[in-house]
Amino acid sequence: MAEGSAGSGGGETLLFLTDEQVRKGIEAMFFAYRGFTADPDRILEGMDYGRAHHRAIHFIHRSPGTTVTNLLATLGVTKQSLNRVLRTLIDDGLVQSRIGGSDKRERNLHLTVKGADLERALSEAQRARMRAAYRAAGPQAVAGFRQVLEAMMDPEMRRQYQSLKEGSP
Amino acid sequence: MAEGSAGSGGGETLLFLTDEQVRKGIEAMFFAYRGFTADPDRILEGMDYGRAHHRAIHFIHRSPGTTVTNLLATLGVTKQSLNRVLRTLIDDGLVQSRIGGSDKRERNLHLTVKGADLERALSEAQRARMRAAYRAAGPQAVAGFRQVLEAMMDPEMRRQYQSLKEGSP
DNA sequence: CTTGGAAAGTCAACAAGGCTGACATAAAAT
DNA sequence: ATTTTATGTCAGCCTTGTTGACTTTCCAAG
Repeated sequence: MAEGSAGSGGGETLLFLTDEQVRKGIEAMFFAYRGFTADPDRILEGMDYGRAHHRAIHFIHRSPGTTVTNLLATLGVTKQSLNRVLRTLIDDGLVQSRIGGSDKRERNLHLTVKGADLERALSEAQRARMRAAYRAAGPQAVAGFRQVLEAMMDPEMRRQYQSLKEGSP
Repeated sequence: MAEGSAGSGGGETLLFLTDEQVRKGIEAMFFAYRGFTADPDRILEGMDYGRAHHRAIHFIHRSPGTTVTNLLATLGVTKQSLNRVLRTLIDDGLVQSRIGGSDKRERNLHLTVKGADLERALSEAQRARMRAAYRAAGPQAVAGFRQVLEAMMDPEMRRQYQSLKEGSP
């Protein structure tokens, strides 16, 4: 059924589509994602925050002034779930929620100085590992890495990702 | 502080280590991981199982006869957490726990036929997406993808990963 | 201007899946 | 004989996700 299941009839160029190769990619994703989150998790533990707070902070930093609805779409969680996280960040003075300029129902989200400080700490830790991996693998590998990840996303996520791509000025 | 923070003094070959580039890699990981888990999650929902069950099933399939301690190290969770998952899988007849041959304290874990059926369904869904991404990106990109992910792992996870690499015969 | 719908917030309840700590048993190792 | 290892289990806690119901505020279309 699955094509590329062996050296059946495809030609050598399809050997990378073998079930075995694909399985290894799956395991690589699993183990790598653990490393990916490990450093920020370490920083967060002990504070009252968790991975969910990190994600909110990341995307507010990335798209300052974004709305709640926007953030909901990006994070892919429910309003209630996000609200719990956002509530504590606002109450603790890491995030500021300003009434929208054109549409007053909206709330524009920004990091405060304190919030930006935490963002920097988290981001620096995560980027250090990422940069080390990039350096070890080299520019061509990095290009491939990004290509495969992008192809792996759901179409809607891919749009979200690409709209951040050449990002916020 | 961070090197490669701009076109400061590195030379063009280091442009891929820019903070901006690294941030995009971080976001790619985030969005791609969602896609990565989406299909198995869909299959699992409605059954009494979740992502944790999937992971246990995956690695038992991958290393038939593995012990509990072994699986604990691979999954990186506590004994109590794994036990809850394993308990239901054994009770539901998806996993068989056999007393160890040489060391009778150990339990060797195997999938039953029923367990293997579920493994196949989950794996096929996940591999389909992965294979599509591989095909879209091409063999060279896939090689880069694997290189970067491997470099991103914690050393211990990398050993685990590599010991599965050219896998169980 | 009224009314429908969108954006945001909140309460309550629940589930999955992590965690710690404390114990218990069987078997291996010393 | 004693200690250590592998496994299992009870109890309780936390984070972060979910549904469902309901409110307030405000924009926009009729």
